[in-house]
Amino acid sequence: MPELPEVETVRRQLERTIVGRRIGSVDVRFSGRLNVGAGEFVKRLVGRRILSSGRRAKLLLFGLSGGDTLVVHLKMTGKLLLVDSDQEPNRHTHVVFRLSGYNVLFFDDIRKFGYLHLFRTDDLERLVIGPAGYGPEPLGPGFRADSFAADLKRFGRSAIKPLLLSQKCVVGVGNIYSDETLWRSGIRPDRSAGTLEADEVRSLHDSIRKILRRSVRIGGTSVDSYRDAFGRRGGYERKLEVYGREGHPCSRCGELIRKVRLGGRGTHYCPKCQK
DNA sequence: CTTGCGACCTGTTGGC
DNA sequence: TGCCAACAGGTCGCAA
Repeated sequence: MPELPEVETVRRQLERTIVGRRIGSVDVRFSGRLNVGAGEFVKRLVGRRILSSGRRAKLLLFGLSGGDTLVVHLKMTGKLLLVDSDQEPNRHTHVVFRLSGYNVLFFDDIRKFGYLHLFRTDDLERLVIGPAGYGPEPLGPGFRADSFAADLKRFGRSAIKPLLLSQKCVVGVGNIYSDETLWRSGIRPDRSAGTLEADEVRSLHDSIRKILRRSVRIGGTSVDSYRDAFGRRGGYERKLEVYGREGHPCSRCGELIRKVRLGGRGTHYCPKCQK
């Protein structure tokens, strides 16, 4: 569920609330999404201090004293929730972290796609980031219109929307923001990436940066179950132009927004002003 | 190497 | 009202 703006919102909230804290205890209630046994997981975390919070693509990276990094992927329904120490876990709370200073961090995940992985910080690049084959960060200096154009050409036989979702040409864009960025740039989601004109590539590059930056600023999008680290909804759901708006008039041309299935994903677009 | 599709889970919704 | 298929914000592994 969470795409870059939602993951980045959670990261920023935890940056100012849990970084610097010590992990007092860890309660694993469901161990099926850990990469080590529950016993080892607890042993490597208890007593450690949280030194940093980072993000690469949709991965959250918490650097710990002792040389480990906790890698978190929220996938569709995962949540990291900072709650009061008297809050009861629910049936979807898989891990409870008690921190110094009376706060508790819950890892909840209804669908159990999300995971908590522990790696030696020295191994992150070699074992986690590198093998993923990630493209550049959309809000970083490595995302440039000319290299984006070259990357789109390289995978040019794929339709543009599934290619955006693949994280190969740029990371952090998921099902909501792919539909929103393609609408803003007037590009049909099923266009072969290789057929995009130079000005369309520049426009898409610009839309990705502007929409993601704006969404981060207002706390991401809550279409359904997404909540930030304080359990609050995002503000971008009010800005959506096509996602979840099938049957409503396009704000640019008045044509009714259509929903189709593309690459197995629900896809929303304006049949008139997206070419 | 690229592309496409089913699998992984649980919960909700809409149609009959 | 009840049942059941389809769908949900993401990858991942495997086949062609």
